[in-house]
Amino acid sequence: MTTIRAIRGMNDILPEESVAWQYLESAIAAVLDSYGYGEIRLPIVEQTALFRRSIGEVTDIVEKEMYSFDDRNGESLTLRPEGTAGCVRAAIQNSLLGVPQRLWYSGPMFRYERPQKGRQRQFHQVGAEAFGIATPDIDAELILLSARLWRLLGVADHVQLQINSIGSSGARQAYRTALVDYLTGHREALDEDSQRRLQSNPLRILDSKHPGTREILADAPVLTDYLDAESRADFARLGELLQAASVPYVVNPQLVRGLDYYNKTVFEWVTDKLGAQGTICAGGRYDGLVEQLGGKPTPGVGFALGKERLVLLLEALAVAPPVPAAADIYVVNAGTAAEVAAVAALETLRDALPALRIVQHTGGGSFRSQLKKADKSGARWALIWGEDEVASGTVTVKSLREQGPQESMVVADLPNYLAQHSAP
RNA sequence: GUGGCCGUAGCUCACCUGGUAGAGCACCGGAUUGUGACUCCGGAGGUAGCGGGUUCAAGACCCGUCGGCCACCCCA
Repeated sequence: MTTIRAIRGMNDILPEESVAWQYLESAIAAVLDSYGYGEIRLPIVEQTALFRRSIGEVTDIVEKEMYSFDDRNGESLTLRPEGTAGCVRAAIQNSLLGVPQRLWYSGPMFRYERPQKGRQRQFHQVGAEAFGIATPDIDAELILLSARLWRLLGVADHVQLQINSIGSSGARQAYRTALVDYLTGHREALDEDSQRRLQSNPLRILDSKHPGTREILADAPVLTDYLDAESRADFARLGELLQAASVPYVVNPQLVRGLDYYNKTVFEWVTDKLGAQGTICAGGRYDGLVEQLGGKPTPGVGFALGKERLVLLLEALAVAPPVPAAADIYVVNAGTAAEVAAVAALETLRDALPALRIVQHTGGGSFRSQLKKADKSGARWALIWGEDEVASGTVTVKSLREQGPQESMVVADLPNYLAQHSAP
């Protein structure tokens, strides 16, 4: 019988790993909440058209990475490859955009890619989006809250902020023309992918890693020189605000985005600790997207961060919290009478001390084997019920982490005893 | 989609130039009647990813396939 495995690139997150995930998630939720962002929960499946219209027809995501399928009624659906499109769709549909909105969401995204470190087919993002605010102060806010998150998580010293402005669509058109003109003159020296993108998506040539292409790019026209006055001013303002908040950044004129809906400010948080997939958080402004998806013209800006990559970074820097012991108390109970006595007493104990993690031994076995399990569990105490205890209505408390005699007491005294000794 | 490396017990790995599988850890049991850790003794566990080929003989060599990792690409 062939065993069934998980789909390639779709991974289980095991209990020992979920500790770091929960740590990360609670930090993220706390920071977003503290800046006044409200959580929005969105479907994982949307109409395929939503992504085609927002992400862009000629992007790799839409061309070859989406999990699309026909619903039973023949409608084409897609497992969301990113979160912004669905968030915008929901904001429009639920009439949230009459006033400025600060929203965040979290969950799985799906792209059919070749898995490698920091990249899987089901991956998890947290997104934050702000709608209805056209000024760069909101761009700064999003960056500042992400910077706060890095500090809270203890990774701030190992991430770098890169920012750029890709301008209005008009400015980008003008630049695109200039770039294509220039690169066409050096067509032969470009790598194959870049030659292809000369037609399809020339701006993406800017972040090619191919050495020959990089050489050509060194003398290429610079996007910054083509920016419209407003983009230029907003970008300068963003720089001022970041400086005022003491958030260091580098301007990377070659920073572009893979999704078509971005304009003006774009930014990326990168690290050199994760190998090739070093971007842990990226975003930018998308002032045309709401209108493009059928809403009233509404400016927008947001970012997405990759939870897998953050967890990898926490591990690489050893700042994730340690995996706690499986239990505080492990209950040894030998024999059916002991089991009955223990069950009754433990329910009372759980009522009295709900924070205590109590694992009752199940499945039988000798005292010796049960004690071994108790030790393995990492529990601080073993509670022991055997024939003697049942006969006398007592329980034995044995400390597993420090030397000293074990104590017996009447069952009714147990909650008080443990409450008094629970302090670290 | 392309390339490199790699698939042997639950885990980490060994078995050198082909002769029919081993260690450590983990697991289970025991070392005086009801007491863990340390130690000792014993035990269980693998059709060597799968399929084909070469050979008297393949875990070792060859091909294919599936899977893993890393990189390209892409991107969070």
